[in-house]
Amino acid sequence: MKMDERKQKILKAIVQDYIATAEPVGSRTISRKFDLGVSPATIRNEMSDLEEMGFIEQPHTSSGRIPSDIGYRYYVDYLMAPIALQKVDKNRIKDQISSKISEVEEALEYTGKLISQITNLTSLVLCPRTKESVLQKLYFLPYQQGKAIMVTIKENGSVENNIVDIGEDTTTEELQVLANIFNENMGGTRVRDLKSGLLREIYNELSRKRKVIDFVLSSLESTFSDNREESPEIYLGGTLNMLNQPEFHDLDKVKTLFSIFEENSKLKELIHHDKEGRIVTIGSENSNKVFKDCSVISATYHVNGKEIGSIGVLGPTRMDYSKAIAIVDYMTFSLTELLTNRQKK
Amino acid sequence: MKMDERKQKILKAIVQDYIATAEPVGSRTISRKFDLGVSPATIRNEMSDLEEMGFIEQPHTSSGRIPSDIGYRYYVDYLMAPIALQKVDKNRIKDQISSKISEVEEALEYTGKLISQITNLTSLVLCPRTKESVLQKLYFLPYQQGKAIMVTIKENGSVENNIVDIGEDTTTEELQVLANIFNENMGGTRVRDLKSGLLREIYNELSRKRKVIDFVLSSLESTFSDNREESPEIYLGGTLNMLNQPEFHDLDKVKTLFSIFEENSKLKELIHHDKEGRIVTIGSENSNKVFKDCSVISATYHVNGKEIGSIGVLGPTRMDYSKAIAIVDYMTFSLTELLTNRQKK
DNA sequence: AATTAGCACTCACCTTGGCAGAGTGCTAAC
DNA sequence: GTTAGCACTCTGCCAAGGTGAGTGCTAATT
Repeated sequence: MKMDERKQKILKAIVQDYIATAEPVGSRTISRKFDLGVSPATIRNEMSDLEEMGFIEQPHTSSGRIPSDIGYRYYVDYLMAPIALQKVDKNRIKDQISSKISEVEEALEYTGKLISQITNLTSLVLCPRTKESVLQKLYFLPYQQGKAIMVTIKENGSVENNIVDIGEDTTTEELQVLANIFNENMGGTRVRDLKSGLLREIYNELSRKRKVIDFVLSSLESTFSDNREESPEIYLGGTLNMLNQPEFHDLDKVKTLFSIFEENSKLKELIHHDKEGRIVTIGSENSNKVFKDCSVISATYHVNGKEIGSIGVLGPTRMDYSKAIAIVDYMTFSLTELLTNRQKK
Repeated sequence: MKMDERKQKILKAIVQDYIATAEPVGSRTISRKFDLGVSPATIRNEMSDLEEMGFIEQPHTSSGRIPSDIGYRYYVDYLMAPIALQKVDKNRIKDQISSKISEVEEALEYTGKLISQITNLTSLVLCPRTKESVLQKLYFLPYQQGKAIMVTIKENGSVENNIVDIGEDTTTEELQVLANIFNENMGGTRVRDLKSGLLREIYNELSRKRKVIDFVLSSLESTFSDNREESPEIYLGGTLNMLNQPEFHDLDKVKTLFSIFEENSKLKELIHHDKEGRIVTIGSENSNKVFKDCSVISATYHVNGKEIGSIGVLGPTRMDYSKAIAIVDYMTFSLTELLTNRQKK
């Protein structure tokens, strides 16, 4: 069977109407709402074809049709009219986001809030993977007996502090001497490259302080290692919006969804992928079957050309793809610009 | 009408059965499950009295009775058998919490998680009010042009960093000189007392640096001012547990509840109060009418005798008060001890 | 050959009525 | 003062029937 123009129009109509109403759409509805110039009976025949081709399906005999995942995919790839973001939304983003960037984390969190407010969907914003992140400065401050505060500044400007055990026989001052060597020589080294990098030189040079260096290295590694799932590396916004979607009127679904929301690792999987640029994942295309009724639009944002993190929106497969894509694209752009400017400042 | 012993027994039976089953309890049920030595008919008469007295109510004619807020109150105040926490729970707390206290914030978050796991309710843990908190050390680290990182260590051991604008004509070093003066002379001053305190002396002494001092003061004040609602000063745990309660099988209720959960200020109201010690707030006793079907048990924990913060559990009015109270009490004790020990270390 | 009108059929959804079960309140007996 | 018995009430459940939206098929129309 061939996908002619009329079939496309009908599929598009079905998807759009279903996105708007969340009700299975029948042949009469289409002929009424969309002016295709053919009778419901013709549409019925075409719909029957579309169903055979796998683009739409019937929840039960004698009800309207709803798009299948394949149908959404076809819609997104070929039928959807890409829309530009409304000016009012753009302004809102510009105004609100730039006033809120005293710290990178805040900017990310706010980005998420904006996305979810504008789309009425759930937003996900992922911080840079720390392993990938580049350490710029390192400081140690005295804390309690046997402990010190390690302050790390990454290249993207984020500041973090951790309390580390330094043992009784090392002083904060010693650590800071070391940190200064680091700051002067090694600004801009990936954490994971530290051991094999310049630090090896220092290591050899200052064999007296070997123990202390070892300690610094291991604290850094454990601080930036992957198993720090607890840290809020991912920002979630507008989770409540999901409750407004008719597909989540079932309390059990809400429960499983929200328990996933509390598992950062699962969320990261959802929007993190190897491909560059923006990606639309529809329904069963998601790796986790919990999200088989959800779609995700995700994209990576950049700072100074280097990959930094991802943002995404999550919603039911029946979501307004054009709008969601528009905002993710704009936000990627906006965040990239924001963080890049910030860097220069 | 007088509250004799039999009425008390019956009320207690009603409350306990309703807590266990969430179903209105009838006279037959009581006579079956509880051995009161009287017939259902007698119980019926007594229940009629109890209803007139306001302790129980009927959802609809010819159904069993459920406790009213007043009934719960009477139960909590006079009837409830205070239980000790099970040993297994106590051990769990001891084992898990002490392994997780590299930072105060983590300890608090973990406390909340434990409370909600053990009670199957929602937990709230409030950090110390920053205005009340006592500043111990202050450091400035270089950041970008015109900005510095201000690291503050409070007496309770919590460490925080903020990025502050220092303008072009002040250097981080100047700030640190000042901070050192502070660190040597003023460790342990309330933030809100700073201006009127020792700093005034320095202020006079070092009139040359007046501008810089002014700046430090104002950043400190804005950092610790009350309007920092965004900061996660409150930890919420086990929100999903609420979904398992039959009283929240209504999606609308879930929605309003969860939207409240996102408003930190409302949550703070819920567990923060002037009175010392542990407080049980039942149903309509809550100031916010959204929580008219919820009860809150809250208590303040202390560090070295000074008030520090509150913890609480939130659940439906039909909650296991004895257990919830037991764990809040134990947690208050445990947290106080933990943070106090930490201090000495 | 494609399109349309007409018709029978299906299925979800709503309403209605009947029935069982649990509970109460009242009265009379113990 | 307590209990047994009985009439009454209300909820929850199930089945039956009606309605409306929708489909699939066939025959007529263009």
